[in-house]
Amino acid sequence: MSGHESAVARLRSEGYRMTPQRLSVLDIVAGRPGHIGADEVWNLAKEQHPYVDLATIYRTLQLLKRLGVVTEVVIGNKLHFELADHHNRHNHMVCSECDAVQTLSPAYLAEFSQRLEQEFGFTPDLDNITIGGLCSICQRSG
Amino acid sequence: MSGHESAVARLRSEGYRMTPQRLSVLDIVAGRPGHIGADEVWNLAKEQHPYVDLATIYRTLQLLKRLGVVTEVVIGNKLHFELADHHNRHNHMVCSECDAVQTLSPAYLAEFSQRLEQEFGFTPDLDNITIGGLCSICQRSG
DNA sequence: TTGGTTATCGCAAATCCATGCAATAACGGT
DNA sequence: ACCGTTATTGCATGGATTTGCGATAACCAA
Repeated sequence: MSGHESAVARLRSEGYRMTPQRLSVLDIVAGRPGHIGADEVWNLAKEQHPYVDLATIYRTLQLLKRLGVVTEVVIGNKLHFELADHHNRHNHMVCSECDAVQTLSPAYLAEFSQRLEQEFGFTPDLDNITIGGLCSICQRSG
Repeated sequence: MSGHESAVARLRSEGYRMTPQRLSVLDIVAGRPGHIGADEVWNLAKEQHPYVDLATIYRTLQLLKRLGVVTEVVIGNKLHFELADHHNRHNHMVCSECDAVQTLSPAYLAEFSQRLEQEFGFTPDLDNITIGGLCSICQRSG
């Protein structure tokens, strides 16, 4: 499984080098059904490479994000990442009260995005947008 | 000028205390036509209250944000704030390449927002949403 | 006006993420 | 298989923001 072999080729073709650290991060994120925090990636990566530094994890995650290999979700004050699956794109709604995460079809943002491009020439980074707000439960109790 | 006297009453009515530090932060943000960074708020606040701590600035800004008195804009890796003007609501598009900020009528997000509420019971915090992406200039040069 | 309650502050430390730099290791060419 | 170039790493440090805690000051009641 794990359609991330293509990501390896992608890195190479862009002139980036493939290192064991990067492979490890890629495997870890790809092995997760959902999103995963940077610190957790680090902990898992250390099982394979005890000397990896957290900075390397952060740099790698940012690189993979720039390349569109992973997407970022802002949960509370932390960043989480998940493998970008172009056959199952989705956006995230995160409750600022309880940190619950719901996914959303990109169709909801399609028209909005098109208008920004057409009228302002602005290209929103939709894949990495996190919609903050209150979920239905916290809405009531608030 | 500065329609922020109501914000003072707002604080009091919610059970919060009015302190010189909070007044100072409020005045500073209200005195700015546009958005202002937390560090800059601190520098200006120190002119009036040399002992204010940066933590107090951050806490105050977060409080004012929760109360809807100020809104937050994410620019690069820093937070900026501006006085919420309910007669001139707007959203922000920020270029992740050059940090340029463009404003946007909330009308662009109205339908999107309504659908989230109706179909998911999720209430997006529209006032504090920052749309990241590439501006037209950086789009071309990228 | 005074006093008591408790929200708020200043300070210090912690958290999360980013960055400068010298040492290392990937990888294309030989 | 080796070598040289240079991207990448680990380490240390820095920046932005948050949080715990004891001391202080707002505010309400008397």
